[in-house]
This record gives sequence, structure tokens and C-alpha cells, in this order.
Amino acid sequence: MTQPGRYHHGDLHAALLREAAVLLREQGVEGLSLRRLAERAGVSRTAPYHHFTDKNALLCALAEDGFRRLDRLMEEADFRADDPEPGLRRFVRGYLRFACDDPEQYELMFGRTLWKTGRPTESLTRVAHGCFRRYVDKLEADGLRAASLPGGADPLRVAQASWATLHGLCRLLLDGIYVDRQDMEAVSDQAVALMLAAVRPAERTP
Amino acid sequence: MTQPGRYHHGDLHAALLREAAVLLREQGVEGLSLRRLAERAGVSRTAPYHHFTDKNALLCALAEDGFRRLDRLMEEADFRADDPEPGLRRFVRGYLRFACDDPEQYELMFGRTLWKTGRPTESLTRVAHGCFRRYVDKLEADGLRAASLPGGADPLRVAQASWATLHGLCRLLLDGIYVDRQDMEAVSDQAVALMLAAVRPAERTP
DNA sequence: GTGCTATGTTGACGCTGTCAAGATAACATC
DNA sequence: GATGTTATCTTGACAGCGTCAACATAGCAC
Repeated sequence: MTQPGRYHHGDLHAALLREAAVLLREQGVEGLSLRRLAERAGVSRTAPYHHFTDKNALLCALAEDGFRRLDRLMEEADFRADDPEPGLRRFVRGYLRFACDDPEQYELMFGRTLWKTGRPTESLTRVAHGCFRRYVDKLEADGLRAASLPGGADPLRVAQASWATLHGLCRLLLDGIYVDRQDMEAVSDQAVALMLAAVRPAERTP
Repeated sequence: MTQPGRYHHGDLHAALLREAAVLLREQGVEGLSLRRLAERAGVSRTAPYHHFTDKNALLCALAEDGFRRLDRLMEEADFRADDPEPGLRRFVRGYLRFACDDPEQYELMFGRTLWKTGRPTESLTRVAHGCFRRYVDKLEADGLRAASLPGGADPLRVAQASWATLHGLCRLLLDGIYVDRQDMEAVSDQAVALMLAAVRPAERTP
């Protein structure tokens, strides 16, 4: 459907997204230019503008795909009420694996490129927030209700702080600042311990 | 010393760094171009190349300044052995304030621009690692030695995980993803609780 | 067939980082 | 004081970028 002789591409929209995902994975956002993308799709420089209003819009669509995949991870999470540890550990590892599998995609999803410098699409914002919402709900329903919470601890706050831990870990890891790739497992366990301590503060009593 | 008629600027190196810091704060890395910088300093486009080998080099110098300031914050930190909470709380707030005071500088210090896309200067790496080292040492000396640690918890791991929490909080906050500016104080307290729980796991016993 | 709309094209503009070559000032040495 | 070396600053150029304007072509409804 992408025969070289054809004037109309056939499904440029999808092809662009597909090519963009590859380019993003291989070269990062910095290496992802609309011109190169167009060239790879065998189309002129400005053709993409008939399918995405902007480079920003294309990147938002790309990030949105990522959040949809992350949301699926969220769905599978299961913090069982009586013993949240194994589920939490599995979730943390899954999250880290998600980030490490395609660092550039993770960076795009959570980086400033879209959220600060660019203008996040309404659609992207909705999906991203839905993903977080699901995390809060899960924490509240499965983990926190059963556990004896420290006085007045808001599930939202716990969710924010624990997500921040996870997120910070990924960032430090992916950018290679203070955490090495080989430390991943150990730090991951440490993070689980940290989060568990917040959820079940009185557990370690002798 | 920056008279308009002079052929030689006088102290372009310092002037560039000064102007760059302003531009960074106001517009972010994206708005910081060497050409604009040169223009602001009243000098031709390529003059900066006689003082910094690269845009990368200039950014590294800028980030290095930031880490030196952060290191000073680290010096002041004091996690007293008998009751680390107030010191920790002060430190966390200080860290968050540091990041929020000049978000673009914080972003530059920890972002991928230098650590992933760019090539961090040896000098920058040294200062940044020294800063983290100081945190580990502080944690170990003041807080952890006195506290009853969970079996086999490595101070390095605790430092990595807790820094990740702090860092992740800042990122989410600054990029405005899952944490609002107004949540800052509450989430900050939650983070302190999280970190305290890791350091003194048996404290909440009734 | 006629027109409308979706899609793709070339040309152009201003912005960027950076290299090459040449100009000028400052400074050390004789 | 003259001379040579070096640091600094200049203009010119190049390739790359996102994006707008104007134009070309194909597909589809009537």
C-alpha cells in the first residue's frame, strides 16, 4: 500500500506513527525530526502536516500510546489486602521494566518536552490522568483500606509520594545519574520496602 | 568594562555564564541559544566558541554551578542521630525550594540534555557525584548508624531510594504532571514520612 | 462530467549549532 | 620601540530544523 509510484500514500497517519515510534526508540526525541520522518515514509517534508497539526501533536499521540500501555500494566496490578508485598513488588518491577524497555518513550511520556515546553493535547492529558487515577483507586481499594494507616494519611498523598519514588528512580536510572543499571534490582527492592513502610507503618514491630 | 566600542569584551567568559543563567531561568534550555547569548553580550555569533568549546560545555558549566549550590545545601543538612525528623523535614523542604526557585536550572542539572543527549564534562560529573556522596555520608553518619536498620539495608540503597523520591517529586511537580504546586507541602510531608519509615522502621510501635 | 475535499508537492523564511578564514588587540621577547 | 605569538573577535558559509503559502493531484459525491 506504500508503493513508490503512488501519489497518495494510503495510510500515512499510521505509517508516520509507526516510523516515529521506531525513530524515537533508536534516537530519542532529539533525533526525531518531521523531515526525517517524512523521508522514511517516502513522502515530502510537509506531508505530515496534513495528518498532525504540529510536531507537538504527533509527539502527544506517541506519548498517548505509551500511557495506554502503562494503563494496561496498571489494570493488572493487584495489591492484595492481606499481603500487598508480592503484588507491589511485581508492580514495581513491571513499572521499571516498562521504563527500561523503551527509555525514550518513557522520557517522552513524562518529560518536559510535552508537559512544559510543549502543549499537551487534551486527549493526552485525559489518558495520563486516567492512568494515575487508576493507581490511586487501586491503592485505596486493595492496599490502604485494609492496612492501618498512619493518622490522616490521604491515599492521594501516598499515591503521589510513591509514584514519585518510582518515577524518580526511573529518571535517575535512565539518565544514569546516581543509579546504575546494575543497581536496579537492589534499589527496586529498597523502593518496595519504602512504599510498604508507608502503607503498613506498624508492621515491623517485634 | 563592556563598553560598546571595544573590540575585546574584557570578560566574556563570565558575562556569558551570567547572561546564560538569566536566559535559562526566564526561557528554559529551549530558549537558550548561543546566538542569542552572544547578541545579549554585545558580541558576534561565534565569539562564545573562544570561551566554551561547545554549547554542551557551556551548559555543563551552568549545571556545575547549580550542583555547587546544591552541595552547600547538603553541607547544612543535619540528620541528628537521636531524632532525625526535624532535620530531614528541613532538608526536604530546602531541596524542594531549591528546585522550585529555579526549575529550569534544576531541569538542566538532572535532565537528559546533559546526561543522556549531551556529554557531561568530567568536572561536572565530579561535582555532581560529590554532592550525592555527601548525602550518602550524611545519611550514614547522622541517621542510620544510630537507628536500628532493617537487616542488611545498605546506606547507599537507602540514599538512592530516598533521593529518587525527592527527585521524582520535583520532576512531577515542576513538569506539572501528577502533583500540583499547591500539593507541595502535603506531599513533602508524606515524602518525609516515607523516608523516615525507611530509616526507623520500628518507630510507630504502640 | 463537475465540483469539493483530502492529500501531497515545491519554495521560501527564519532560526539553530558550528566550521573556516581572516582581522585585531594584547602581551612577551628581543 | 619593533617583532612575533597568542588570545580574542569578526564575517561568511553550510546543513539542519519547524512551519507557512501556494500549487498539484487524486478520490469521492453529486
